[in-house]
Formats: sequence, structure tokens, C-alpha cells
Amino acid sequence: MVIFIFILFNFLLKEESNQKNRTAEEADVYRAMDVTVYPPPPQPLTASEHGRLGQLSYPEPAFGTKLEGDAMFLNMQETGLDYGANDQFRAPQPPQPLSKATPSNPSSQHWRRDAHIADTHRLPWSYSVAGLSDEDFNIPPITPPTAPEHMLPPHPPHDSSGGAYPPLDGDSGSAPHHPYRLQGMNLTAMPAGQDGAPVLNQDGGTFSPDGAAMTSTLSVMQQMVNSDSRFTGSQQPIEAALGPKNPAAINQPGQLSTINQSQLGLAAKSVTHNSPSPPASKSATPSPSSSTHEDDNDDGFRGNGGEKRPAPFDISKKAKTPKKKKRKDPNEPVKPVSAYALFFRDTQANIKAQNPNATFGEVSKIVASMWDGLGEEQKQVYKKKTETAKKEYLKQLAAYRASLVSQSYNDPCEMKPPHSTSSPSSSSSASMFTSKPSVYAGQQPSSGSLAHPLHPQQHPGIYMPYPHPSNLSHHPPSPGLGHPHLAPPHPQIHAQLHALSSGGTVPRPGLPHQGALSLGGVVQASTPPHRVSPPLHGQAHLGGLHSPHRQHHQLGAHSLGMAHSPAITQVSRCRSTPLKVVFFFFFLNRGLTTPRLPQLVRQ
DNA sequence: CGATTGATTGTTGTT
DNA sequence: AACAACAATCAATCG
Repeated sequence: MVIFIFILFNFLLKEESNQKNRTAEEADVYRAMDVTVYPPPPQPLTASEHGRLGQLSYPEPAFGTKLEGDAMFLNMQETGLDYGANDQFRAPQPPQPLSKATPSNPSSQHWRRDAHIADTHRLPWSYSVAGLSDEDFNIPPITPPTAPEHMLPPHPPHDSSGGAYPPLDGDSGSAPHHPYRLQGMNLTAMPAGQDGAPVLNQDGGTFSPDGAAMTSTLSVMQQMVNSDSRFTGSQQPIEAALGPKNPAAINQPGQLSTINQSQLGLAAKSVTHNSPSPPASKSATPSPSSSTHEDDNDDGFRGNGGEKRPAPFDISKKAKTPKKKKRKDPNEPVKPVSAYALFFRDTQANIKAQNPNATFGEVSKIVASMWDGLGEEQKQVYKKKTETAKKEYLKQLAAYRASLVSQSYNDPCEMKPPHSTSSPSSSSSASMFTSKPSVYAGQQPSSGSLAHPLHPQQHPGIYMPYPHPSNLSHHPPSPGLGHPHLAPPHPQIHAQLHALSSGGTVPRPGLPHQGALSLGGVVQASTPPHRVSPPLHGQAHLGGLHSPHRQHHQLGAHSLGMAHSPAITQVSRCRSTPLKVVFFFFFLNRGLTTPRLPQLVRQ
């Protein structure tokens, strides 16, 4: 009863809060953004202005990016470390808040923004990188061109400072080989970052030595920036990356100053070719936006043989090469990628952050060089990941195949036609409870577990949110779709749910319990098309939800907090549904992480 | 050969 | 016809 009261209390609180919830959340968000954004104190904004403008407004004009917050913050630190020049360099931005007229700022902003974005949605550690990128932004352009040779000496020390990333740096011997890592990429940060601690200090150390020279060259930098954002952003890393392999590249200082836009990544190419002409041919490519379009008429013109675009013009329809047979069952577990691919995936974000305009080829080269220079230990780390992923993959594959077999027996309808990509329901649900394959073992959704690396990092904690009370024996594995070999992580919840709700349905064993995260997923997984009646009888009642899928969908949304009250209301609408079920959903909805749920429900 | 990502283009489906 | 959504292709590199 106490619990019951407690629940009611929470419920009431929630009701109240819900009304204000929106605004509150927004406010929080803004506030958070503020925090991140404010750092640029140098700005002459008055406090009053702050108040009036509000957090959002302020950042934008100042830096042109709203979401940069994190990156910005990091940058600030770094910048501080770097040298006064940075301040100067940035100073201009605020004054030219929106005047995109000056390419310099926009460019920098762009790449920063990109960096941030990329970082944000992909890799947590990337934040650190983003910070680094700033440094790159400032320094890189200058260093390589001005005194490539000199650079070498500085790097080692800087590298050492970079110690954050021992392996790379550790290869002091190799350091010369991959200076870029040290400077811009801070590859080390990536793996390290994953682990958690972003490394920023190294930057300061890195560049500080050069700082003086750099400041002197500041004007040049600005020019370069103005001339071409891409150049500034990308140039350094790429050159650095290529530098090792193509030392000659470094020697091209002259071009840098003049630098035409084509340079961007081309530095590498141009360097290799050592002739400016090449840029012309490929120069088109560098311009990210319109490059391809140019081809329209100039198919023939486009010298670069690499692009096969010309083909289309050639033939009315170039018989699409039978190349891709890709179509697989979406549910089939995805094959683990190679260590290199993994590395690529992780690294490219950073590279992109620093060189937003870098082409895929350039990025590939950089990644390759980085990979090449990567310490054995680091490689091992990736390989290890791959190994584990492989193991998981095998497990999942086995489960998947088993499921296929079982499904074929149970219900053909359930099996989605390879048709692909996505019936929204399937895909969404799948994405909801799928995660990095390696993380969870037992999950084999009966019908749809497409391994999606969607929110990999977040899930791990969620997968097993609930303690496993020892009373798993509650229900024997269900017949049918269940995958006997895979122990359901949270059978009890499931079983209880069913028991509570309909009191009769058989819980589905093989479902992926992503914890409360996706009730929809759970439900869906748990409800075979026909055989098992959905936990809530109301499905039919709720506005003609004939297919279990729909209902599941809704539930899933609720569980995700998409809609709070509605979920409850809907559930409550089903009179047959016991209160416990309601609370179950409520908790799912409210605190996805509440581990007590099972207990509560049980009570 | 397939995988990495992002951009572009082409095709198909819907309104 | 316009638009949206999806599929395919390409780049360099590695396993």
C-alpha cells in the first residue's frame, strides 16, 4: 500500500509537472546551452544584453552556431592554452556575427559546427576532438607551410605533452611518421575519449611552442581562412597525414599562402603530383556542394576518371551494374565490421570535424595513415572489439536463424517480406531495442532485431536495468518463437506483465529486454502475431488497432516518454487492465531506469 | 569483395 | 507534375 500511495503521489506530481514540463525542459536546454555558450566572455555583450537576448540569441550572433556549446567550451579552454593569437583570431567573429560576407568566420564556424554535430551524435569522445580541432584550426595551416622542417622537432615534445594518448605518442620513434596525429587529429583522444576522459591539454602543449610564430603568421592564417575555409580546416590534418607518406607535401608552403579553394584536401594530391594543375581537374570535387552538378554538362570535361558519373550520360541507362545484391533480411544481424572499419568509423568523425570539407578520399587517406601509425595496442583494442562483436554476431546469427525457422512455423505473416527498409513499425521497434551487438547477448527478438548501432552507448546501461530477481522460474520458456538457447534478460517482467494484464498469455521468452526502454519493443517482441494476445486487451478497443503492431507502436512511444499522460490514460482506459499494469507503464514511462519496477509490480 | 561515410543522383511512390 | 523517400554510386583504404 505504501508503494501504492507513493505511486499515486508520483503520479500527481507528474501531472502537475507535465504541464510545465515543456517549458521547463526547454528552459533547461537553453540553460545548458547557455552554459556552453557563454564561455566566450571576451564578447562585449553587456549583462543586460544577455538578459534580453537570452541564451540562444546570444550564441548565435557571437559564434554563428547554436549548438556548438560543448565544442565551444572545450575550445575555449584550448584556446586559452594555445596562445593569445587565438583570441585575436576569434575576436573578429563576434563583431561579424552574421555577416556571412566574411568567409573566414563562417568557414570556421561551419567546420566547427560540423564537428560538433558529428561528435554529438556519434561519439562522446569526439568532443574532446572537437576541441582539438579548434587548435588545428588555428595552428595547422601555418605550421606545415611555414616551417615543415621545424615542425618536426616541435612535434615530439608536443606529442609527449599529448601523452594523453600514450600509444601513439609512445611511439616516439614513429612520431615523426605521423606527426599529424599529434597535432590535429589527436587520434589518441578518440579511443581514450571513448573511455571517457577527453583530452585537451595536449593542445596547449602542442602549439604553445609555435605560438609565437603562429601569432606572427596570424594574418596569413586569416587570409587563408578567408580565402577558403576548407583550406584552413582541412589543410593541416591532411597535410600532416600525408606528410609522413609524402614528405614532399610539406614542402609546398608557397601554395598554402596562395591556396586556392581547390587545395583543401588536394594538398595531398597536389603534393603528390606536385603540380597545381591537378586541382583544376579535381578542383570541382572539392567544392562539396556543387561539384557533382557541374558534371551535368561537362561530363566529358571532368577529367577525373575516378568518377563514373559520365557513364549515365553515355548510356540512356547504364544498366545498373548488378553490383549490389545487398538486399538482406533486415532482421538479420549485421556482420561485425573489421577493426579497420571500426577505426575508420571512429576516426572519420574527428577528421571531418577538423576538415569538414575533406572528401571521403582524403579522409580515407588520413585514416589509413593514422591506422598505419596506430600503435599496436590500439589496433589490438579495435581488433578485440571486432572479436567480441564477432562472437556476438555469431550468437545473434544463430538466434536469428533459429528464429527464422521458428517463425516459419509459427506465422509467415510475422516474417516481413524482405521488402525492406522499413515498415516503420518494424524498423522503429527494432531500432529501439537493438543496440551494439556486442553489448547484449541474449536478446533475440523474435521477429525483428536488426542490429542497429543506433544508440549504442546509451543502451548498455539500460539493457539490464532491472535486477534479476532470482525467481526467473516464473514462467517456463514459452513455446513457439522463443529461442530456448537465449535466456531472456527479464522474463519476469514480461511474464508478470502478461500475467497481470491478461492473466493468461504466455510470455515470450526470446525477447530482447531492453529494459524499460522500449516497452513497445518488449511487447512487440513478446506478442507473436496471432498466438499471443497482447498484454492489454484494450488493443481492439483502442480505436481499431487491429494489428498488434500499431498498438505496440504506441506503447513504445509512451515508454519512451513521447507522451506521458496519454499512455497512462490509454492504459487506464482498459478497465480490464489491472492497476498494476498501469503502474507498470507509468514507471516505464516515468523513470526508465527505476530498478525497483519489478519489485513494485510484483507487490 | 565488402566495409567505413557523406554527398549526389536516379528511381520509385505518393499526393 | 511536384515532392518525398529510398536506393545506388563514388571516393581511398584496409582486412
